[in-house]
Amino acid sequence: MNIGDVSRQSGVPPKTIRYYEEIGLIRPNRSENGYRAFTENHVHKLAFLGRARALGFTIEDCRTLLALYEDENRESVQVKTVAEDHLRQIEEKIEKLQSMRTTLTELVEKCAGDHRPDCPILADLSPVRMSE
Amino acid sequence: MNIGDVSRQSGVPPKTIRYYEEIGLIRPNRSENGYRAFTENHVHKLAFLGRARALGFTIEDCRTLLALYEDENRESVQVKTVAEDHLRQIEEKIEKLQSMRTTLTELVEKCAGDHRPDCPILADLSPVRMSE
DNA sequence: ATTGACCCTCCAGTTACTGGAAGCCCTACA
DNA sequence: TGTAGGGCTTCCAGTAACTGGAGGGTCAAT
Repeated sequence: MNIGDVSRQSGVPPKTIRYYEEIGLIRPNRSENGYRAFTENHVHKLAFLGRARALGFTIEDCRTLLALYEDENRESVQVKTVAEDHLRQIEEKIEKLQSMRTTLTELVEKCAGDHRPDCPILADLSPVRMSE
Repeated sequence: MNIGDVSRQSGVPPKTIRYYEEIGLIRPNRSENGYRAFTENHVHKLAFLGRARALGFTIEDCRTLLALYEDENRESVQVKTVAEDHLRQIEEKIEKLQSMRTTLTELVEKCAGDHRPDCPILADLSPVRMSE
């Protein structure tokens, strides 16, 4: 199978597939013409990667997960640990963003948003009290 | 003022200050010995930048906000627009992350996390049904 | 023979810094 | 006066995960 087919079947862009090969996530063979030659298994792996990436796992997490996926002797606790760590990081990000949202929402509400220069948003960002 | 003092007063690391100069956010003079020479105004600007960055504004947003901050003839609607756009992006990120969290939480709960290889997390990531 | 859709490699750019090497400058202290 | 310590300088490289584009082969059909 050529890269275009694999891309369509897995949903992963050709450029990304080449990149994944470059960093050793997948290892397709080559045809005589130099084209990458993929198998069904590659399609599965790429779909796996696509899904893992969509859940926000880093490439390094993906590498680990893929190895566990292929390891008959894995222990599910290994997978769970990776997922839990990632979940914790996501929760941290959410909290950070929510706190930004709170502040920004307040500021946006306070700002008249008209032709006048006075602006509570700038006033808040500025360490120097503006119109006080 | 040298970069160390400015860093302490503004809370922005020296490396970052140099970077901000490189990309034209601030333009300190130079002393005879080649050291950067900062003023109080630079400290204000850097604190402004630090705060804006903490609220998640991109560097380009910061450039715009800083220009507005210094523009006596600004209209607050210009600032508000930047903030609203940014707020929208934050909300999009939050939603994406929350959806990831939902999925991940479910998967983590379903996974036994023991020494056995069966794992709902991998099963979910995999396009091939595993133990069915 | 040529067109168009593939495929290839390699290079550069993205975001916002951060770390490190090599090397001046300045002050204090023995 | 020599030196030790910080602090300052520049420049280079690396981070994460791709993405775009140039320049150029390959393949199938017309």
